[in-house]
Amino acid sequence: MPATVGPRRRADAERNIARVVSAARESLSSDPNASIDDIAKAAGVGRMTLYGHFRTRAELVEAALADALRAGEEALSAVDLSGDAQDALTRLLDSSWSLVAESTALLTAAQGTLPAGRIRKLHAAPARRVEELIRRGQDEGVFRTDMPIAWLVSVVHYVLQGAAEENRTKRLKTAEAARVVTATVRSILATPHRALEDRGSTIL
Amino acid sequence: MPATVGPRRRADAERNIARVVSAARESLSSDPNASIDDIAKAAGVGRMTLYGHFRTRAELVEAALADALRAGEEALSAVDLSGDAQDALTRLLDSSWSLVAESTALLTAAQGTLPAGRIRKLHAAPARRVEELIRRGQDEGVFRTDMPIAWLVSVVHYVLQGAAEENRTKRLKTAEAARVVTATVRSILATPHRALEDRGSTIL
DNA sequence: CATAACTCGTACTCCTATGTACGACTTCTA
DNA sequence: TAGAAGTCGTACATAGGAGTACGAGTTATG
Repeated sequence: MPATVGPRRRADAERNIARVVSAARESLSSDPNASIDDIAKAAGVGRMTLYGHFRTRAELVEAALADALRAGEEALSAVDLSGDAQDALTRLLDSSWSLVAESTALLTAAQGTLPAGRIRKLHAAPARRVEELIRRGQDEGVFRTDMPIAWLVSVVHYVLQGAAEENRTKRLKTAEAARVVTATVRSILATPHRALEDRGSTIL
Repeated sequence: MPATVGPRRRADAERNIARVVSAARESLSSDPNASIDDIAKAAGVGRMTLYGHFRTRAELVEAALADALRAGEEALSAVDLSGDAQDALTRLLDSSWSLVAESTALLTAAQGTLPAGRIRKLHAAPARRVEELIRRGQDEGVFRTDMPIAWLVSVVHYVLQGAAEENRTKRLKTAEAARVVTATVRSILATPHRALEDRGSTIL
């Protein structure tokens, strides 16, 4: 079934909606507090037109977030996740990096206007992708199993967000950020070596 | 020299300021958008009194943040950082955890009202403590040196914040959060094993 | 080309929060 | 206990954004 079932819309309306959504994505991604007016202007559309399609700010923010997520899904679904789990993860991270970096502000906006649960729901699909990969790595013995998998998934997110933030504030160059993210995440997920966790045993 | 040099204040004024600051800390820590009015009420003080001491919202938020940081410094300075760096870090994290968890919302408030640089400046002291510990661990060969130290410091922060968030949203029990934070940070900081980073070489 | 769908400007109302002005009252403190 | 310092209520000025109402004009579409 189609995403929005609604009554058949006229072609120009459809086009304007698309414009608004993408303007919302852009505007909110650079300023999470962008007003509806700002967004309408950025879309080259009257504020009233916008209200014709999105009754409230929340509705608009949600559409923008959903759109960003959809675009992300599209990009990520192209990533080859076969082979060594560590390497697959690295590839996934390399592709995720810029997407996440671009959308941090948008996420902030969503957190400010959408009910908490709603955001999680929208994030479910991308999160599942990471979760499955981690699970596979665990089965293969490459990834650790001593922490809740939900945490492992989340922490990847937080590291990504953090790197994006450091990058935004010029404390980390873009290239450096990408490198650092993968190295950090690798370390987090890797099965810990005995020697590191309890020194004393000389097993390895 | 004393923190605030200003003209000598009357005892009751001093007391009210303290009340307001601590009310601000509490209110902003549970709702980063708490209004000045809310805070005044929480402090059991008239809004006008509050304005007598803090001319703008930003001034108040800054005072609240500074106070939280000061309290944190106090608690953290009691932590024994001698001995094995990994263990010292664990102790530091155990003590930091609740402090950070309590203040995430406050931090959010600050990010919304204070100029970005101001926050970093206030954070300088606690950040330095972590940085020094990491540096020592590096000297001892226990901590990795393949990433910028500024990133290592930041990522510890992000992990802490993340765990706090997971805890707030009931996805991680408090006890679990503390455990998970230390395990995660240990893995991030530990000198990576060759075998993990590039498989193939059989050096170790 | 008729008409339903859509656009969008102007002009409101509402709301919430910040910050100011005034001034009467209370409480320290010397 | 006088007067300086501080409290704090009421009222107001301001500002910005959200959402509504109206209605004239424009455009897609069958």
